[in-house]
Amino acid sequence: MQPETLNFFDKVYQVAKCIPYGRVTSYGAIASYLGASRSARMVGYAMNGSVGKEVPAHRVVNRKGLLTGKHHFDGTNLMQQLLESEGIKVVDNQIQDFETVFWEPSKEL
DNA sequence: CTCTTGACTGAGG
DNA sequence: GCCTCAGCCAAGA
Repeated sequence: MQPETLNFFDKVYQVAKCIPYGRVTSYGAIASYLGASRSARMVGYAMNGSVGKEVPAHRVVNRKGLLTGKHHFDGTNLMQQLLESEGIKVVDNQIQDFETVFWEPSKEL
């Protein structure tokens, strides 16, 4: 990892790209891993440029496991469909068994 | 430099 | 358990 050579956004992309298949994480978890636990909002904001960056933004949700960022995707249920395609159950924008599929970078990365 | 915005989070009612 | 308020921080205008 090249720390200062990468911007905050880039760091977020790096971590997001490392999210394993069938797993999800929260903005706060990523922010905390980057040492910016108070910048969880920035993490989501950074995901705006996730398109074309190999960043599985659909695997990143808020701390409640809620697909808050689904509105930033193409349609309305695209994000949910992607998660379900990975074996993650999603009901009403809410990830089921969130704790089970949760992936903490500081622990597993 | 100042102000606004935002895919968040935690605390309080 | 749900709703509201406030704090936080970085980037863009």
